[in-house]
Amino acid sequence: MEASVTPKTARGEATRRAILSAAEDVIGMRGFNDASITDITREAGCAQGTFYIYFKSKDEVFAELVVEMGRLLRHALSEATEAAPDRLSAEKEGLRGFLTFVIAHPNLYRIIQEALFVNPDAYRAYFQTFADGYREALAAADAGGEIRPGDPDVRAWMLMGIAKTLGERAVVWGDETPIDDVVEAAHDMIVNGLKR
Amino acid sequence: MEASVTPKTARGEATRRAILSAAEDVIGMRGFNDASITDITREAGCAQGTFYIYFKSKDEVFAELVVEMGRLLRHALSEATEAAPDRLSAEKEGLRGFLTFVIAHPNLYRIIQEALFVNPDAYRAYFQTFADGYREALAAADAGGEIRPGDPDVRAWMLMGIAKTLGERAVVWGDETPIDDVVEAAHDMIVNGLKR
Amino acid sequence: MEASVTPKTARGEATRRAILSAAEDVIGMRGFNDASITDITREAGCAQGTFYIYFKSKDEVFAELVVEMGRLLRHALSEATEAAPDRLSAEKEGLRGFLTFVIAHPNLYRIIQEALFVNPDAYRAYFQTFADGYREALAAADAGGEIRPGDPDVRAWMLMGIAKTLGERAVVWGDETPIDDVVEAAHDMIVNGLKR
Amino acid sequence: MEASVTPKTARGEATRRAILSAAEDVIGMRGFNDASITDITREAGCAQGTFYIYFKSKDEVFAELVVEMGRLLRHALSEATEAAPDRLSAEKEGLRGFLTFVIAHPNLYRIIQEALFVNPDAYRAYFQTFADGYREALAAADAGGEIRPGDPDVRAWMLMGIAKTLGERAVVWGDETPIDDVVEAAHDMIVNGLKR
DNA sequence: TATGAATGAGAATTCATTCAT
DNA sequence: AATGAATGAATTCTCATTCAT
Repeated sequence: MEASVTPKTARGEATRRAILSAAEDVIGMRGFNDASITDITREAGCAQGTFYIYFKSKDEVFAELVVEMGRLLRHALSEATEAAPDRLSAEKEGLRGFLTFVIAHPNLYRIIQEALFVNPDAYRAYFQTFADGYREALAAADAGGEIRPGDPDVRAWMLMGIAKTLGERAVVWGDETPIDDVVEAAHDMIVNGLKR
Repeated sequence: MEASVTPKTARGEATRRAILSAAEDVIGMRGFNDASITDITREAGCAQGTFYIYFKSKDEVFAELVVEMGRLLRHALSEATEAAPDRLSAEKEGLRGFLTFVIAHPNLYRIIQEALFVNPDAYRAYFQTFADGYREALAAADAGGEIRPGDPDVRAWMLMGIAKTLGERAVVWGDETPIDDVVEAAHDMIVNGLKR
Repeated sequence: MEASVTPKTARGEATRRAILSAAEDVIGMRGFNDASITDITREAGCAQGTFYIYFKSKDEVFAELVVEMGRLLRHALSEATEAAPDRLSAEKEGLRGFLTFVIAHPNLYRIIQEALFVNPDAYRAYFQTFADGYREALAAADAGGEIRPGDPDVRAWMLMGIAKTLGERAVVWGDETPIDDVVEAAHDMIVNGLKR
Repeated sequence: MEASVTPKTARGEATRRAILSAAEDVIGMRGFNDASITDITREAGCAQGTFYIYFKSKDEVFAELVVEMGRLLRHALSEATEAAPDRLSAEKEGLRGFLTFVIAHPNLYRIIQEALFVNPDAYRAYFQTFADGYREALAAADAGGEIRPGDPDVRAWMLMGIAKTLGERAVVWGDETPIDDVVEAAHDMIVNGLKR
């Protein structure tokens, strides 16, 4: 009734990690509903019951996956943009970092998208965090005279939409245009759209 | 396995339509997996078995819904843009038309998004059609010197991403900024991003 | 609630016959359970509801089929054996007649066999009739000194078993040995087994 | 679609056996179509879902039943005939063994017969095995001058037909003539039919 | 006489979750 | 910590049968 334990040994730690990683693979590929606990534990190399030692439910792993992906992505993005001298180049490097990350973790896109149906709250939390950060950055750039004045919230969503869709183009459509070319082409429109 | 009949009477026609419409509502609200056939037929006011007279399976209604939504949206968009004198204003009116449509059919966004998991082929067909149309329009505008030169395919996906995400902001996030304000703000970035 | 009508017009008569014949084909091929009323009426070229004008239920057609096949087979057998001068040649011609009939009506074998599961009473009635006739004929031949003395009931079942199985060998196994060769080979054993 | 596991513990082993045995009883009595999984698991004393741990489908248990019955029967027959000095007495003891077995396992007859409709391949495999063995034995006896020359395949089917039908007479018709009397009466005809 | 739409009980199957070992 | 057997509710789909037209 109240499982979900924090591992106390290295072995337990490893098992938990194996299950989480298997869940990412299996749910990412088959989708939440078609991914059974059996599929996940088979992939993780343990018995069905073991799953419930570390996770309360199927929904719980999913939620944890969403949170973890958010963490990983935020990390990737801040690394990608930390050296950027201004907002517009941060925009460029952020897009490059995002596409690189998404292509390296193709299951990300699917899991995040599916969260809208499986766990709307997690979905909202995930995007809200990005939207907020984006909006603040744009508002600051606006205030600092770096970019044309304009509604920072609408712009934040537009830029997220651009990134998301270009990521999907690569991951779902299998488009193989080199990342740098896509970034170049996209940034041309973005920079002109935003610069003073 | 072999049902799915074309209604031969007005009564049958009406029943089929009632089921399709109920499916749109119920699947749109609860999501594909949580929408049971019982839910759908209860909403449609008929018995469970009746569903299978007109649809081979739950997947089949879903696919039909995706196709129908594509049809409706294409119609709405061509109406919205037909009077536009040039590409950039077509862009503006298209965005306005899209947001108007999506807000009027909030289930659209969910059903289309969920198609990625439920019926990837239908999802691909749906977006491919829009992407192709978009790309051609942008390529023509480029060739005609209406806009800055640039990769029409990347731009097509960017513009679709912008529209999709702004639609989601309204439908999923319940943002109530008036459409015209959103369009104005978004179009500022788009027009500057694309104009010569 | 109480359908099953005797046709009053030539048209009705024809429809009823079409359904019965379609039922023979469809049930014979797919088996009783996999043969749906829809299959039968589609084959008969009428609407589902029409079935219930002439037959009370699916079981009823089946029963009628069994009875009719018994009638046809009895007719075929008595024609085949009427010219036989004695029991042993009646045995031979009866076997030939049986195999000929079964090969011409391959659905017979299946329907009769399936009757054991679908309608055991009809199955019993069918075989009882043949068993009784056979037993009487053998008892008479025994009494008349035509054959070796012996239990006529056991012999009746043995001879029915021989015929049934050779019929199955042709119909189910698709064995194509000419009927006359089979009859010759079988009769050698039968005649020696029974003659004084 | 992907279950069907080999038990890994004694408990699992016992459960699997209980289900298989319940399936034999229930299917044998009610027939394949009228025997529901619920009936089977109720009889086996476990939950519905447990069935699918050990068997992929209702068809799968049925097939396994057919195979197992073949194994049991072959075993019973070879035990019954192993001491027989020649073909004709093997014939006699084989028939006695068969009737004894069938009366002890009355569900055998029904399940095997129903296989023609439920799983024709299993049915064919079952009879083919017996027919082949029979034919070889008769051919050898013929070659060794033990019996009258004659087509061994036709004879094999005749003898199978005799046994099958006499078995049916006991099991389906409830005939209670003592086995030995039936064997005596039948063997009289068989031995005269086959001896030189 | 014929149609075909509608019904709803019933069946097989799946799967997240629990629990004894 | 791990196992894997067991559960049973839930779901999709089928089909004989009824009924209004």
